[in-house]
Amino acid sequence: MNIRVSIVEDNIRLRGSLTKLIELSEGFECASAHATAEAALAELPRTKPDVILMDINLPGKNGVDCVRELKPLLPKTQIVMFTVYENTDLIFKALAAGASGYLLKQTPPEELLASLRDVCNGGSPMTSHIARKVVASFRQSGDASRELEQLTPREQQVLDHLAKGFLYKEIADAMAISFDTVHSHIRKIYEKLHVRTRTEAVNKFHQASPQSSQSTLAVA
Amino acid sequence: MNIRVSIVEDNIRLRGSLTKLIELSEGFECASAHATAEAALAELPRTKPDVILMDINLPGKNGVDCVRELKPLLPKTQIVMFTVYENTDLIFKALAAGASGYLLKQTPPEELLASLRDVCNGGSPMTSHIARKVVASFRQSGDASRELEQLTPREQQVLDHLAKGFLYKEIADAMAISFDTVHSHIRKIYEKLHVRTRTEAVNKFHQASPQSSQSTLAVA
DNA sequence: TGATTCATCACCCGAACTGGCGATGGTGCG
DNA sequence: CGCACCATCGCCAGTTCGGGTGATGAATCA
Repeated sequence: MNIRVSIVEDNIRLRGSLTKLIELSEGFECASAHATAEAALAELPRTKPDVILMDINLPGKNGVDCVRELKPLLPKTQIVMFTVYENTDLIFKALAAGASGYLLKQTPPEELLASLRDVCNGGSPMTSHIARKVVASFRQSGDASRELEQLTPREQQVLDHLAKGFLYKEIADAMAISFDTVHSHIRKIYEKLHVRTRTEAVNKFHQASPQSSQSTLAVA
Repeated sequence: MNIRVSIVEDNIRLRGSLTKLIELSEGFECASAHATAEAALAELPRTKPDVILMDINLPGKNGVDCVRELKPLLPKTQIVMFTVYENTDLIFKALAAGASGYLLKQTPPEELLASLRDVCNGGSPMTSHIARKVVASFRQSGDASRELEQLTPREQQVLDHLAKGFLYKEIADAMAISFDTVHSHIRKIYEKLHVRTRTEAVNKFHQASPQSSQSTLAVA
């Protein structure tokens, strides 16, 4: 079974080269090619390709927004960004929007094909440099986590509930202690974290453990 | 210049094989090998290797905690986790603690060597399956971001300040509007997000844009 | 045995927040 | 024009929160 690839790329020459590359490669076929995000949005829901190779710099609507709208319509289709710029902000936005890979246009053809296979097999192809940036975003701020470690276990539990948005009263019930004890713990937490409000404390809490709190790990 | 690799692995046979592999490979040398986290913590600050290959399941202190303590002491040393289990929670904890790569013990020798080179060149080697999990953690919750999009631009600005922990009064000053207008916006924000407290609103805000708010991208 | 830390509880006060109700002016749309 | 939506401002009542002060028992430690 061939891997059906759709291309979204405004540059007509590059679009042609990619189409040719895909068509001439064993195990691949080009399902469609589009010059704009609007055209892609209109036709891809019917095309239902296995993979979309998506340029970011498109005239009109950009590639990231296109991904954001397309992904919910095609949850099983893998999307790989394909761009000349290694822009950090765009990387995160594209991944948040639903892309699973991020390649540079300078990628050699064989490697590009390997990446398309990889993304169909549940991988996330990207350059090593981009991978490092993604990994780096997990790194916890030493400052914040050192401060958090100075909290007693009980105080950490309280902070945990605080971060969920519970009222003092609800924390008291959840921990089976009195309202005043909760209040007392929180005063000490604020003191140790050098903050004056609940939201500042919760921000430090999240800063020290970025996604561990939620970590939605269902992969489409 | 050879890449100097240190190994932390309690299994004596595997430790031997790895040492031999490194030593016999062109461009690599084994700087040291340790059976426990404690031994590694004691000796590695003097050894100063280029890369540490770190087992996760160690007797006594585990590999993740070892990384957490080691990384601040050796900021320039790259750390690659090396384990049999592909445990999602451990992956995130290891990356947060300071690891730059995450490999499985079943990785073939040539690929292992390639990964060690990669991590020294600023990459983040990991299996494609793990890469996908890491990427997936960026995906924004559709629910939360759809709710956030229903806020008017002005309300989004207010929410932004709210998330930073500003008092109503401070938001009013920052936006050059009155206290009561801030109050008014916030009432509507709570209504649209179906929340009753500031912290719940801020949580929805962060849920919809995981790391975009901070994104510390300094890579060690 | 004293000193210290922790977890627990208590009272008080002023500031901040939440929610209900209403009002004005502007803008866009059919 | 009438209607809906938005941004702005105002008042009021009740609740929650932040900070000060202090007390008790248990555990740990020098």
